[in-house]
Amino acid sequence: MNEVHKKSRGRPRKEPGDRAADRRALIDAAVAILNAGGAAALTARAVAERAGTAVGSVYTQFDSLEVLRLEANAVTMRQLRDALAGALAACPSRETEARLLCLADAYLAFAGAHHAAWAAIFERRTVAAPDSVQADIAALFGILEGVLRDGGRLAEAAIPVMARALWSSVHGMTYLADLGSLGPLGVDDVRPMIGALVRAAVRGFSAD
Amino acid sequence: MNEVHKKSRGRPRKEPGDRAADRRALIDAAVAILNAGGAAALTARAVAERAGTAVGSVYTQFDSLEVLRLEANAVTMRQLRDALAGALAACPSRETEARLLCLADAYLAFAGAHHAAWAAIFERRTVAAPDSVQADIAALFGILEGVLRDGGRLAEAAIPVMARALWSSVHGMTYLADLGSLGPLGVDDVRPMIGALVRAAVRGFSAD
DNA sequence: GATTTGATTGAACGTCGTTCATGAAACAAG
DNA sequence: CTTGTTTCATGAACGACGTTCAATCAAATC
Repeated sequence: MNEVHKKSRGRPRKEPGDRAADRRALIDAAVAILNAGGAAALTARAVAERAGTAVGSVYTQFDSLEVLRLEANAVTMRQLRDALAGALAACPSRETEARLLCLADAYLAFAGAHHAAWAAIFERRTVAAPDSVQADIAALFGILEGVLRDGGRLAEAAIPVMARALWSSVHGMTYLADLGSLGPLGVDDVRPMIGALVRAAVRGFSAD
Repeated sequence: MNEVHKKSRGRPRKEPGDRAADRRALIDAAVAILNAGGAAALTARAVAERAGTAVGSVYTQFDSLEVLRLEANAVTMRQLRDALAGALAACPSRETEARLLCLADAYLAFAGAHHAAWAAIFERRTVAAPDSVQADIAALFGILEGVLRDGGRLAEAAIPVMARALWSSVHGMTYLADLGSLGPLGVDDVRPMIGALVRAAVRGFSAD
């Protein structure tokens, strides 16, 4: 019955510490860890150590570690959006097919360059993504919708649908190839697959 | 310095126990757990209890829990193959577009009916999938390749590529919708997305 | 019978996400 | 300057996880 753990709690404490600054530090630490070691490396203790806080602070700032992961994913998605927008601006052609392939190439390049953080975005969720994350997702589709609208061959109502269909397709090929689930075809074969599908789809577009 | 844990180890033991039977029992237990609770519920202790073995047996039968998960996924994939083959046999039309949509509908239905086990297939891997799993994957693509070949509008070399592109596309839409990553569009909107993409792609097919 | 071999077992180990009693600061009222 | 009151950083503790391994025994081999 003797209580052994009554030493001394709540000891030395760093200065008041801006709450908002701590929050940013935690998200930044999470992004760095995701980039270095992927979702599996994102532990509460690792994040806290890297951010210079106690483990408990992760839970006063976020409902759970998963919510922190979603916030970090949002940072990655904003980087992705910038990469896609840049690639589209630099795309040499104005043809829809070529512009879609510019975007797809940029997506492939991003997935390769930020592999661990990219993969972390698609870990299954238990909690709903915060609104800010939803907005980041919408911004990504917006880029694609702009290209389809400029093409002028799709009805306005069909554009959001086709934008998500094409995005999901490119993502699906990249993801499954990365998982090793395409059999003999690997990551290097994704580009021809994307090319074949996008070419066929654009040829089949119509505004009827 | 006193060693406290020297009690008595290796106690009552069930009969010799067919090694192969134990292995099947573990895989069956894993499949049941995946279907009931998804990948997160697949713990070594839960699987051992359900299979009637000790935790340690999981590790004499499989290199790691992840390998057991891959074996269980293979069972799910064989169920999926049967579902797809059945749907194709029952498909009322012989047109390529209609047959592809029959397959896509069957995929969607399977993902809905076996949601937890289906999602578990796409958890990221750390170890390579066993050869048997690779064979199960190839069988799935084989169904799709057959449909494309019957269509007669694609060059033979393009068929495996397009089969994987279409498969990945349908998977990508299903997966992202399920994840809640398509913004306002949810699982119920996947069917129109698939329809739009497949229609456009088939129209754009050519054997040149 | 003696010996070797290989499988079974569950306690133990280290790590994980998460909780919570503790107490240090910040603020308000007197 | 006291004296509540509130807020939140802190890290030990908790329960559960994947995995290991000394102990044990059944069967195979000598």
